Amino acid sequence: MPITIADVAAHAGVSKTTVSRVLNGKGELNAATIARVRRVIEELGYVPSAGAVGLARGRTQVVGMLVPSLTWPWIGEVLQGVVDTVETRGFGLLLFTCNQGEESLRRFGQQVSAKSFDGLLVVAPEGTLDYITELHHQGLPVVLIDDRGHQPRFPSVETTNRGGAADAARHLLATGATRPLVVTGPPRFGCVQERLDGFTETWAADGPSPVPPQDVVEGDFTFECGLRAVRQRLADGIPFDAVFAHNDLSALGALHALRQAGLRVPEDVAVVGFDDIPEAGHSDPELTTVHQPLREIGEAAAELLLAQLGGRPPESGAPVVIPTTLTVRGSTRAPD
Amino acid sequence: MPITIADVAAHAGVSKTTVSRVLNGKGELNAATIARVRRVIEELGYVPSAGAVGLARGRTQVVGMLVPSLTWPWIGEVLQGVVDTVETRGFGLLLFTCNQGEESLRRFGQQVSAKSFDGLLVVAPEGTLDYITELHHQGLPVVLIDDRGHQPRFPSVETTNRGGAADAARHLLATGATRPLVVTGPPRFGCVQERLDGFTETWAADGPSPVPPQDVVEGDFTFECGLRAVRQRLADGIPFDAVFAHNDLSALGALHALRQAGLRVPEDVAVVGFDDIPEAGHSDPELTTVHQPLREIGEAAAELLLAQLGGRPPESGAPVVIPTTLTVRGSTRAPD
DNA sequence: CTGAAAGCGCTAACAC
DNA sequence: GTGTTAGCGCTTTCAG
Repeated sequence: MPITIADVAAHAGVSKTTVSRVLNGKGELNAATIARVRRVIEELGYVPSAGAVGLARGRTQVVGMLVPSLTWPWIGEVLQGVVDTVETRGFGLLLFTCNQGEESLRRFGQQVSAKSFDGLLVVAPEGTLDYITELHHQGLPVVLIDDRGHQPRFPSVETTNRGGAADAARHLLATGATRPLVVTGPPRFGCVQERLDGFTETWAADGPSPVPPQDVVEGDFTFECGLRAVRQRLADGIPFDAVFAHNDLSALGALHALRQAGLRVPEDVAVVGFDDIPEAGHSDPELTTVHQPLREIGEAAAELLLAQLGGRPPESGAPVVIPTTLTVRGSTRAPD
Repeated sequence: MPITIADVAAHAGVSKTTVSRVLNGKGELNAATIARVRRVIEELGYVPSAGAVGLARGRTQVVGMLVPSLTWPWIGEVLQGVVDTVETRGFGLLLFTCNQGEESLRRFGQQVSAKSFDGLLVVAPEGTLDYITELHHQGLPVVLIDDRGHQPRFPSVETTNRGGAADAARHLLATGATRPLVVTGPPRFGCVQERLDGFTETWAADGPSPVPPQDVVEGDFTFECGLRAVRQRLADGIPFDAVFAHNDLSALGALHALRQAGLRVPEDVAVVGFDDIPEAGHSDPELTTVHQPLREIGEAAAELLLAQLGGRPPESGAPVVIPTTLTVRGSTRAPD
């Protein structure tokens, strides 16, 4: 019942080919014809069937995106960046997750084989990089949003986890800190290792002395882990005058514990946290954050993929890097 | 270059029709033939082209989903529920947002005209309900995820904002509270009005006296608004012994301010907050929350839509309701 | 039980 | 400049 290109052709008194040509702006057409066809299209409210166009052209104008989970707090920002970009370019976004494990991946594989999309954006689920690499080898345009520093053999976008952590270290040192407490995230995440290395290396280089291993406690990105780490520390009586938390929620937990203990932030203890949820990070006026350019990462990744789909070669091998930025909040503490 | 149904047919020595039949389990086929075709399919690793199937059958096996924004903290849970459900049923999910305003909506309209998907799941962007209703009238199966209580004229899924707030009121009353401070969210959200009504009505009915208007302060779902509301209150010297925050972030802010002021929770002041971000809500051991069944809402909505796509009639008119649940945390306070 | 043939709605040579 | 003719890969009558 919907109107097709044939209807438009009939109403305009031309062939389907001609309609197709004005639709796609191909070939030299008589200006009058173009105008007439355009009018009919307008009048009829005709819109080409995406499926038919896809079948005929061999591409779908859809990009697929595979993410480990949609409930990770930072994923929304990335997604928004991606959606905005692909939408602007007239593409659709088909979303997949690996929530059901192996089974999810099997189904995802089917969709790939079914040619449901032209290119893939992926925040690689743990232990899936080989599979993705294979897809890439098989000719599927792929761009990785690299959240854990596995430099793949295909285009990717990443941020400066290492550099951001180094900035945090330098900031704390600049405020006069001498002994930091580091609350990490789950060590299985590459970004955690990067942040840890970036911090400890810079602290060792620019600080009074390297960070002793016992000043690094393993957290899990929750409010509570930050809270507990600080409380434990205070209970143990081991001195510290700064906290570097691997995300904002644990940083908030740390802030909390510090204040409850009657310590002032940043006068007594300065706190810096990586910013996963912008809303959470911005929520405390005393929390200095290392801001991750999540939305920009999504945009850049989508742009990179669309460029490939548009025919451009897969660029150079180097990953696209969008740097973090340090946002200092709270009154500053003068170095003693 | 990819293998098609024709390849399978050739290798199996049958017609495309037969292959199609074993693929779709239609018609009576010779068991031996079925087995043979199956083997060839297996060997060749054949997977039907989604686009071709869609064109031939007139449906895409894809559901569209339109959300106002992907950065809202609670949207991830809903999305995950939706994705899990549609994935399990062999459907794809095409994601759209209205981030770019009117322009987004225009593009979205194109996709719907282009028949890119068979049915629509929607968290209605403000002032878009009429448009969605029209789409529904035009025959597009639609299910609304109703986050602000606009009872539409088509299938929808919602939670008990009113009831959850009533539970919060009863809980606070049970712990002996007599004068609450209410920190709302932006009043333009329907859910805010519902939560406010549910709370105040129950308080008026079961409490010592109705909530006076000046005990209700308008917030914006941030940590800071909760923080400020409490501080202001304390500064004003107006007494209160309970806080009902419209989301978890503002509840955390309130907790924060209370503790900084040396008050104990829940002994001096009990706090209850609606739970937007499960991680945030669970993050404080003293925060009692009204848990929103976000993932279940996503699942239910998807199921409802798939049922329609599967031919079932649009059910009765009543919205599907998934209730909130109250999770009490922290030591209890005995009524005086 | 199985196959031939005619589309689904559109694009892309190849002619005129 | 514009129309004709084949498909894209699959489903679906309609015959046998």
